[in-house]
Amino acid sequence: MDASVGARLRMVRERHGLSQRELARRAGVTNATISLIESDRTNPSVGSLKRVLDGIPMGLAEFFALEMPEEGAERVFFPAAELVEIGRGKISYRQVGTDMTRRALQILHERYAPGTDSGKVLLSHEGEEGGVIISGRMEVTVGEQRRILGPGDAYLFDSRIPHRFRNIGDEDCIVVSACTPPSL
Amino acid sequence: MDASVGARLRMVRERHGLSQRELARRAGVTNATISLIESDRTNPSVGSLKRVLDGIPMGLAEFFALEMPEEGAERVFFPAAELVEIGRGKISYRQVGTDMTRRALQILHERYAPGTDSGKVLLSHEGEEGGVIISGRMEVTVGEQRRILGPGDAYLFDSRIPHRFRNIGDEDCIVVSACTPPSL
DNA sequence: TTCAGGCGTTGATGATCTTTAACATGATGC
DNA sequence: GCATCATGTTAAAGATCATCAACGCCTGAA
Repeated sequence: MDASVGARLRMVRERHGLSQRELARRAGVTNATISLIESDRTNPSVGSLKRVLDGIPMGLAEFFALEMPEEGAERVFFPAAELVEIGRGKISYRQVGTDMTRRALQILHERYAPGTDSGKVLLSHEGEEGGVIISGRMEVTVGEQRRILGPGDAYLFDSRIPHRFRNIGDEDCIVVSACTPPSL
Repeated sequence: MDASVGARLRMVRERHGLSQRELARRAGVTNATISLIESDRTNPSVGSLKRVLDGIPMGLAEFFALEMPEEGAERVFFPAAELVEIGRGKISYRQVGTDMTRRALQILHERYAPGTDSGKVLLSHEGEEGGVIISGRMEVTVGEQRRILGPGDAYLFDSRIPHRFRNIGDEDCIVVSACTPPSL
């Protein structure tokens, strides 16, 4: 409850996957304003802060009620509203957490549109990956094995084995997947 | 959630029975600042607003989460924290509601210190009054009647009858009283 | 009545904030 | 390498805020 306004804003902005300039544009202020607020080099007016939060969007009460994680504490929980949707159209996914450079595990909440194909060239990289189909149907090819998976079905394999994903159904396919190390 | 900062501050301040100057003194700002904020003639910085609220005291999250009553709606509920203690020493009381000029009924949550006497000259005024003893003991004189009341005991009489209250015990006496019309 | 004290409000001034416009850095593509 | 783009930061200038001081109003006491 006593973290600085700057620290709060930076946390909120980064959790929503916005740059200072992007948030500034949405809020109708300048990027310098965001920068100064976040570095606590200025003490924004309530009106300014409200305008900035409108760009997120988030209310003032929610903003000040936010529980700030301990300094250096690891972020553990990721509310759905804070899982930023990346990509549009054929494939989109929500990544659990940001700054994958420091993590060993990457979790994605993916959506494959009908007809989506991860590529004719089979993928291959270090690590392991797996996932569970939530809804829809997906053709998964791993090495010599090929299988069509439906809701509740899952997969897990060594990523060095060439692999490929295709949504051969006529509806979106939702998958929760994981891989280690992060591949993005 | 969308009431102005000024309206919120004015409501909070008045609910706590503070004048602009008194709040300003406690908060370490000038009375002009309070006045300007409450009239929405300025847009305080978050830091300023925080300092002001510290003088109440109240947190920013609580402040912005406050539900503002409808315009013109009557105030019905009075949380204990908002019942302002008036008076010190022998008698103190918390009045339910402010601005008694418009009301027909006055409710007080009173505390009489040991030995307290409402006065040798018996009181007399228009209206009716009554109350219930919560704790302690109180000698109540109404007209020719005199009685010592304890927890759970109550009284009710026409205020034109001369009356007097004395705490003859050795502990505080807590009373919830009501009178109509308001006598303060 | 007159005086004193408290109340909320208002103008002018110094302090602070928001903007403008630049800078430095790092990622991406030719 | 070089140009290009996006990011976060920073200095100076204009806009806004907090303060000081004064004002009018009201209430209560002498």
